[in-house]
Amino acid sequence: MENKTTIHDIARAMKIDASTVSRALNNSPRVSRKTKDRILAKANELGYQRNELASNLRKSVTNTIGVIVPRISRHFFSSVISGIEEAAYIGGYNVIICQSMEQLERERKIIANLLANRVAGVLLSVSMETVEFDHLLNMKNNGTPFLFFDRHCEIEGVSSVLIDDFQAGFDATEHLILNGCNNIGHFSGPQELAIYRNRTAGYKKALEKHRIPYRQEMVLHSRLMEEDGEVGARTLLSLPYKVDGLFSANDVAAIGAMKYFKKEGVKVPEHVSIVGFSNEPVSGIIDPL
Amino acid sequence: MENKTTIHDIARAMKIDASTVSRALNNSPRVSRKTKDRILAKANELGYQRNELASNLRKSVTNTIGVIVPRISRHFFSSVISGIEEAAYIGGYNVIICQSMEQLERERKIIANLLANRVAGVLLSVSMETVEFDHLLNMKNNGTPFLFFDRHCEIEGVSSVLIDDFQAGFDATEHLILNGCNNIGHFSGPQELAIYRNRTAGYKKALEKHRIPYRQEMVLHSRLMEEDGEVGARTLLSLPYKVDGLFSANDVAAIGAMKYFKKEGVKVPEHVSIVGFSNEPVSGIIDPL
DNA sequence: CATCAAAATACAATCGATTGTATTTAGGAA
DNA sequence: TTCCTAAATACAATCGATTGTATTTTGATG
Repeated sequence: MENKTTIHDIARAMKIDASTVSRALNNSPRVSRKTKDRILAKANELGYQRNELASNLRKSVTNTIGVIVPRISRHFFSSVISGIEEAAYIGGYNVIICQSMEQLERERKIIANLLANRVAGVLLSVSMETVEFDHLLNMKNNGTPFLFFDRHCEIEGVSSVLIDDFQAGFDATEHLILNGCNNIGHFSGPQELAIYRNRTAGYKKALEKHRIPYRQEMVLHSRLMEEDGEVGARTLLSLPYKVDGLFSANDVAAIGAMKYFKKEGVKVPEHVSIVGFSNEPVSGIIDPL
Repeated sequence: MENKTTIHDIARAMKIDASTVSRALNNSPRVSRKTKDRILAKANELGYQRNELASNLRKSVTNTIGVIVPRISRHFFSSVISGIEEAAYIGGYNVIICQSMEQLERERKIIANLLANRVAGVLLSVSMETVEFDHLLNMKNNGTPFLFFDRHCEIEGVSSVLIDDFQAGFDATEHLILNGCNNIGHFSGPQELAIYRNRTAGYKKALEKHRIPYRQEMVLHSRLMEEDGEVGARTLLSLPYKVDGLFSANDVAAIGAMKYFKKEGVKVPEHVSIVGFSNEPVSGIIDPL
């Protein structure tokens, strides 16, 4: 059972040519119904399974789409991936999911590998470390179609699927303000990434609109992991202002902060109101905290 | 830039043979240091990138491992995947992550595709629908190495990496009992799957040990989605017993139940104690509910 | 029955890299 | 300088499927 059967095996067994077998298996009109049926039966009998490597090599295309996200464990990304898989499935494509783990080096390796495997295209959301674009430009020169979603880079001629982070940041912050917050902290990510820059800009704009002073020290940059949220919460509490609001650029850090606040006896939302970003499923259950 | 450069392009440009180029790029001792360097330089210059399809076809192996899980959004699975990727990376393997979405049909398609792409091996956790094994037996006959983790099937000669679900179910239930619960409900999954069967068996055993009557109607089978948890909670509340404990075979359903209880004014853990299974990150933050 | 177009099938090259074998080259010993 | 071996490189087949072209078969028509 070890050796996979090929179209040549089928051809030999039936004393016909491999090209006919190939055409039959691809349902080409150049093969008669009768021999098609015979070939299909034989293929079944021998447990034939097309070697996609060979097929793709010859056709010099693949029906595989690469998807690169920072981490699949983030609800936002896993839900996007499900959507991608659904659409790909309908279009007859396969999806390869890859995690950069927020590391530029991994992102580079992953892209090199996808290109080497001649994927049909790539969908990606860059890592927090992606401040150099060599690997992306390389992919572009290479002729591999790709686009960004959520987290993007400004590269001429490459499209992005984005939300309006500025507006979202503005809305989130204004929401806090309208709920009576005056000292609003903000957790943001690397400013090299547009999404975080924009969310922060929205935050500033909202403060500005409502004539609330912008305080540098209330804006904390990190990688927005849960621990970063805890550290951020501690930092905010240590400031001379009575923090009463927090806009976190992602939910995970917001949760970290929430845990820390709780530990310190700071009540949410009585003492501090929090708005997170990402719509992690936890957020649905967390409000009674 | 469109057309990818091949070893033949390099060979032609340097007026040498493609086999030498191949050997140079693979650092074979059969090529002199000097020409190796020249070839490497040229390859770089032309932006050469090995065509893995061709390479794998010729070598008739790939360095890709397929991983199939029900859903990547489950924390348990995404954390396992991270571990797998780590180990694979060290071993020089690539990982293809696939989601069966708990559907047998998808699992079949995924496996067929992985086999067609001649993956080196497969790691899988079966879907809740996997009660037929044809596709798995096929993979076995095919000679592709694979093993199960977490959710497995009894197939002669195929290994599994498992936890002791029986013991875990027993411990969880006993924990509730020792905390004073007497009417303990249980959410379980499809009994065709060993993990659920074993967790349920552990639950029964714990009841038995503590001489608590086992009541069929308090054991609810479902697919353990959040909605199933809600429905289950409703069902439990409708029973003539005062439910004071719940052992859910996964966290997601436990959370659904929790939400429903909350909506109905049933306090957790004052009125009902809950033990979930999976260690979803939410569980870390949910206790104050 | 002969003819011819259409249908069915066979032949052969190809995709890009690898690898066993053959040939050439280089450098040292005689 | 000649010879010989080891090192370096070239040749050619191969992996499995696809596809353009050539050949054969079929069967309809006059």
